Amino acid sequence: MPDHAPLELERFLPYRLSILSNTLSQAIAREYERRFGLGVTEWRVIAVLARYDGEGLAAREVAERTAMDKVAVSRAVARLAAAGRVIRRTHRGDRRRSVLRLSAKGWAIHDAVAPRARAHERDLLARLDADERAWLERILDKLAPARPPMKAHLTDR
Amino acid sequence: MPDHAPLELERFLPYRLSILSNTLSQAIAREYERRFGLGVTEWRVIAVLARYDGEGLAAREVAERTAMDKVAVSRAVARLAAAGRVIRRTHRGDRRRSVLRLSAKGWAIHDAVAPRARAHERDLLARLDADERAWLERILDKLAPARPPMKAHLTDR
DNA sequence: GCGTTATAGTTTCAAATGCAACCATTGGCA
DNA sequence: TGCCAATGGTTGCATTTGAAACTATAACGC
Repeated sequence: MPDHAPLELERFLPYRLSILSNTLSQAIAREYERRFGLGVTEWRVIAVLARYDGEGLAAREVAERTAMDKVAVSRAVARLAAAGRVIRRTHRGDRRRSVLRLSAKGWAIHDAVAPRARAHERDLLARLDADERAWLERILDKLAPARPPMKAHLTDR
Repeated sequence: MPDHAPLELERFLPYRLSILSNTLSQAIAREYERRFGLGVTEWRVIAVLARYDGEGLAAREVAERTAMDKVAVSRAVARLAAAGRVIRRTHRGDRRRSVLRLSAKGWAIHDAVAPRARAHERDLLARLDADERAWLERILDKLAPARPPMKAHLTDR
């Protein structure tokens, strides 16, 4: 009989990351889910629209920035627009593209949720000491490079 | 006008972890999905059954070990059993409980998939140097403690 | 200019997921 | 013993998700 060398799931890196990530996301999600009827996808859309405000993003750009696929973005935006949280217009000069912006209502939600999200992050990082935080930063940069901020003039002429 | 202090999604820890985790899981999942028609949930069940073999786990125990809820386990096991990949019997002495074991077919899949999973992990860790790996280990232990191996005699009398 | 190809975004259908209700069995305990 | 609560597991239903097909518009090549 061969020795099967079973995988030790609980030490397996992708598994542990998955658990950690789900635990965190769910904890945060619960909050704005309950208080604003806001799903994770919708929150992400709001977050990037807030960050790259003033330019009016196309859905595709939102997709790139949120790591969601275009279908997910489309649906999230549809819900947000229906709730009057984002304003969707059509790009003049390219009528395929949409131009998305937060409405006042959208901004209000952002301003309410963002601090809580940061608080969650802070709580999480509080479990680490300064060294560990620095290393984590560095390790994440290697494993999952954060994309550089978008260049406005290249994306929306 | 208030300054909105937008959340920088791409530096937000839970977000980055989520991206990383999804990227990894999907990369691995694609492989056994295509080659064995095996979903993530099913693979996880196989992994824990392999690891705690010889004891015959109850579904509830599988759920604990995989961080899946009991419904997900139930369905994964149903598919696996239907495909002849796990053997499901009833616990003598407690007829509510099931006793789950890998069949030869199940073991074959495990033995085919496990090395590839490990290879993925290796590739990932290869991007880090020894220091970084050690710190990652330590950080993960703090943020998402790996549960200690199950004590056989306590769980299956 | 006209046909072809590419891109933005939406819709549709199937599969995955989650939740609550449910059935069966067991364990407590009066 | 005989009830009631707790546990293991499954099922039904509603929601979410993903992949591919589809619509509309724009860009390209000749």
